[in-house]
Amino acid sequence: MKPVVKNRIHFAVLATDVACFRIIDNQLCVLIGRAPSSSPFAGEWALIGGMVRPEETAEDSVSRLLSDKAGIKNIYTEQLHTFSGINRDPRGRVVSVAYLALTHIDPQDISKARLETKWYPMNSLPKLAYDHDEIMEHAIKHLRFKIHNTNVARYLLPHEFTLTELQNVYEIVIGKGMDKRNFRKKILVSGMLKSMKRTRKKGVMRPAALYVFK
Amino acid sequence: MKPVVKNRIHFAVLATDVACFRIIDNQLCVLIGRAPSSSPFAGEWALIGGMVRPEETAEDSVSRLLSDKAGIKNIYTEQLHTFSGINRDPRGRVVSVAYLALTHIDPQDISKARLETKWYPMNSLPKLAYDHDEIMEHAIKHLRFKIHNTNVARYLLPHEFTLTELQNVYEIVIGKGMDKRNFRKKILVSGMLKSMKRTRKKGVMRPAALYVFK
DNA sequence: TCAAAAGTGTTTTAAATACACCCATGA
DNA sequence: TCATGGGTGTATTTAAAACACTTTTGA
Repeated sequence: MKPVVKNRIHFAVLATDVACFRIIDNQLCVLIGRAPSSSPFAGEWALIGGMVRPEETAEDSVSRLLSDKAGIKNIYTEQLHTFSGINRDPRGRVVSVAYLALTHIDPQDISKARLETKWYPMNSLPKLAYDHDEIMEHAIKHLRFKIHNTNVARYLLPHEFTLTELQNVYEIVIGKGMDKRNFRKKILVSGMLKSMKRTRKKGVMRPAALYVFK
Repeated sequence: MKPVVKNRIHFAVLATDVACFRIIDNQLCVLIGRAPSSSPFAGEWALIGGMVRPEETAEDSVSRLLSDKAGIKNIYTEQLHTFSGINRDPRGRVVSVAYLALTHIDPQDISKARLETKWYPMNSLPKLAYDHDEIMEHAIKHLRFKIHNTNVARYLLPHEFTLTELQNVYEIVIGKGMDKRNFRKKILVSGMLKSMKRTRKKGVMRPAALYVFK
């Protein structure tokens, strides 16, 4: 990965790093893996990432890396920011396009993982390798911003869900409670949900109405 | 710029392209230049852009390109999006980090340009080379979004300005008129301005109060 | 009848919008 | 005194926030 200059043109390695979020046990968790032994941060925790291949766009590469390294397929991704600091990677010029990814617990999307990976709760995240702490900063800020103005919460939920489950997602992401009545009013008035006209029972409680995103 | 693969590692050329805006004669204009004769779109209009050098970050490269090619220094820039399409550039793998830049008419920031450049009004922009039309889409959308929620308008104005001049900037960027009383109320209540407690006369009209951004 | 979560309305406050006239200046 | 842009206030509408009790279910 030594610097490459041909005909006075400078070539860089293009990489992607992805902050992949998922809610587990009412906690916002991030997927991290051990940096491979060949890398300068061998064995340390880092975001899932890797080099972009000749036949891939950055977006493609994120999908492949999540699938290969963590067994996650069919995931929502969004580009965040590109980090082009000269000495980000001690091995040479590596420019990384950072992505946000969101998923939910759904067995069909998780197959075998090829890397030691772990879902770490945001609030007990260890120090990460490279400049990945900075990428995480961007990612969480971006996610918190977008959940207010868009329907990205859908990617953190299964297809069908109750309003309470939806509210939980919002609360977990922004990190504080919301008023139930105001929340339901705003969501329903916004028109982004469709009622399934069915309910779901859970234990001994009153059944809850099911919704899907339009 | 042919594809480079060394030790099974794929190297790409990193480039930047910048959508640089400026208001001239009450029109939002974009800086474009002729693509150099060595390029696949020789002679066509394109955004200002070029390769990132080994000792530069993407941000650095944008500043250098604007300075060298168009003589613009000390400019506000902001990263927009990275375009990594495989065949963006017929010569090989060129990944471009797109930037937004904003400036205003201020002689000290404009020196000699090295390239045939032109400020084109947004609404009569010619077809651009590469995927630069797409970059422009991103840029104008982003600018319109940000002017509502931030004080980026400051970069399109000189240090001191009147409220009417500020309102003109908003109107020109978003493309429609605003109510004068409501505009002034919102801006003054937001607290982003400081009154200079001076006025400026222009022609035969009542003098206008001068403000600066805090 | 109890526990546990589901569900439901009104009042208050703040922000955005709509709207029209007088003021200061130099010619 | 006129033309030109500078400057100002109130009423209405809309959106956000605060706030507490009743309903449904299975054990």
